Amino acid sequence: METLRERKKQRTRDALLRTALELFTTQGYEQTTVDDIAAAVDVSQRTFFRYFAGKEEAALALEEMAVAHFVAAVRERPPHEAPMEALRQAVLEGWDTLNDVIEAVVPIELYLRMYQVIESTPVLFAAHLRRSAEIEESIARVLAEREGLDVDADPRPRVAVAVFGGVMRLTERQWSVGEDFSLDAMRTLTVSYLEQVGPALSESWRTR
Amino acid sequence: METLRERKKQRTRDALLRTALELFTTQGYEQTTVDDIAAAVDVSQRTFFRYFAGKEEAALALEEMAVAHFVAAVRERPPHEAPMEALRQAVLEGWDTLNDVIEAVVPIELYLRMYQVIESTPVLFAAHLRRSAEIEESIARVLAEREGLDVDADPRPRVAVAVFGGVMRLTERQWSVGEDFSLDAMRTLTVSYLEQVGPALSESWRTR
DNA sequence: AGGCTAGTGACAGCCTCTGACAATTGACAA
DNA sequence: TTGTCAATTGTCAGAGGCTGTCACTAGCCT
Repeated sequence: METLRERKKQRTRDALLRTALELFTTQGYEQTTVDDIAAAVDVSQRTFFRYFAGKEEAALALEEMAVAHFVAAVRERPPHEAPMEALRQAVLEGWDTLNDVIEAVVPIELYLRMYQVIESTPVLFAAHLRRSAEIEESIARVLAEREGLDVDADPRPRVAVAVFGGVMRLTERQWSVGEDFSLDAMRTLTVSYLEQVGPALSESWRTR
Repeated sequence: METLRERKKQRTRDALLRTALELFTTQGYEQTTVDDIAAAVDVSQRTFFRYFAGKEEAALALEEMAVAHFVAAVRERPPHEAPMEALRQAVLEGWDTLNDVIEAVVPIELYLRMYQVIESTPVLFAAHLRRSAEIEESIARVLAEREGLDVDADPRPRVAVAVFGGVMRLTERQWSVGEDFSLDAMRTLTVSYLEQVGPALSESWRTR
C-alpha cells in the first residue's frame, strides 16, 4: 500500500468486489451483469476483468479467504493429534476466528448472505465444489506430511479427507437451507454431523 | 420410435451426441464450439440447443445414464442389507453391468474417454460434482426409506451418503489420473478405497 | 387432398470474456 | 520542474454460449 498507484488499485478492487457482492446478494448472481457492476463503480467492463478472472471469481472471493483460513488452521494443529481430530479442531477453531478475518474486508453479514447465494446458484455451487475438491487434495498432503506418509503410497490421507470433506459439505448445505444463518449455527451443525459419522457407518441402524 | 418423425428426431439427437463426444474427446471440450458440432452434423446451431440445454449437457449425457444406473441399483438392494453395505454392493454391481448400458448407445470406450475429459476440464468437473451432490440427496432419501426414517429428523442417512460419496469421488479421481482406464480398474479401486475408510478413521495411523 | 403441427433454419441480440491499441496517469530520475 | 518510462485504464472489435422470434418445410391425421 505504499504508492498512490497501489492505493488506487486497491480501492478499485475493493469497490468492485463490494459492489459485486452487494448486487449478487440483492438481485441475485445471474441477474447481475458485469456491466452492472462496472457501471456502479464507474469503470469500464474491461477493468472488471483485469481484477477478476470472471464474474465467478468475484462471487467466490470471500469463500477463498475462508478456505485459506481453514487450511492455515489445519497446518497449525499440534502434530500429536490424531488426523481426524486435527481436521475437526481446525474447522471448529476456524469458525470461531473467521469473523475477524472477514470483517477486515467486508461486513460478516455480507459473507453469510453470499454463502446462501452460492449454495442456491447452480453455477456457483458447482464452482464451489470444484474448489473444495482442490482443497481436499492439498489437505490430504498436509495430513500425509504430519504422519510422515506418502500420499500416493498410502490411501489413508486422501480417504480421511474425502470422508471429512463429504461431511463438511453436507454441513454447509444443511446450514444454508436452515433458518439460523449465523456462524454459531454453523459451528453447532459441524459438531453434530461429525459425531454422526460413527453411527452412520455402523452395521445396522435399527439397533441404535 | 413409432413415427418417422420420432425416428428422425432420435437420429438427429444421436448424431449430435455422438459427434459432440467424438469432438470433445479428440480436440478437447473447450476447443470444440457448438458451431463445430452443428456443422459436423449439418444442422443449425439453434437445433443443437433444441436437443441439449447447453454444451455441458451433451458432455455429461453419458454420465447421467451411469448415474441413473447406479441409483436404480441402490433401490433394488435387498432391505436386510446394512445401509453402507447396500451402497457398496450397488456400486460394485453397477460397474459390472454398466458396460451393457453404455454400449447400447455408444462404444464403452467413448464413455471412458469422456470420463477423462470431464475430470480434466474444470467447468465439466464442477458440473459433475454438482450433479453428484444432487444424486446424494436423492440416495439419502432412498436409504432413509429403507430404514423407515425421516431424512430431516435423523442425520444418519445423509451422513452415510456424504461419507460414501466422498470416497466414491476420490475413487473416480484417482482412477482418472491412473494408467488403467478400464471399468475393471474402477471396480478394483472402489473396493480398495472403501475398505480404507475404517483405517483412515481410526485414532492413530502410526500404530497400524 | 388439405389442414395442422412439430421440427428446423435463419436472424437478431444479450452476455461473458479476450486481444489489441491508444490514451491517461503515476513513478522516478535528471 | 520536467521529461521519460511503466502501469492502468478506456475503447473497439470479436469470438463463443445461449435465447427469442418468425417463417418455412415436412410428416401426420382426418
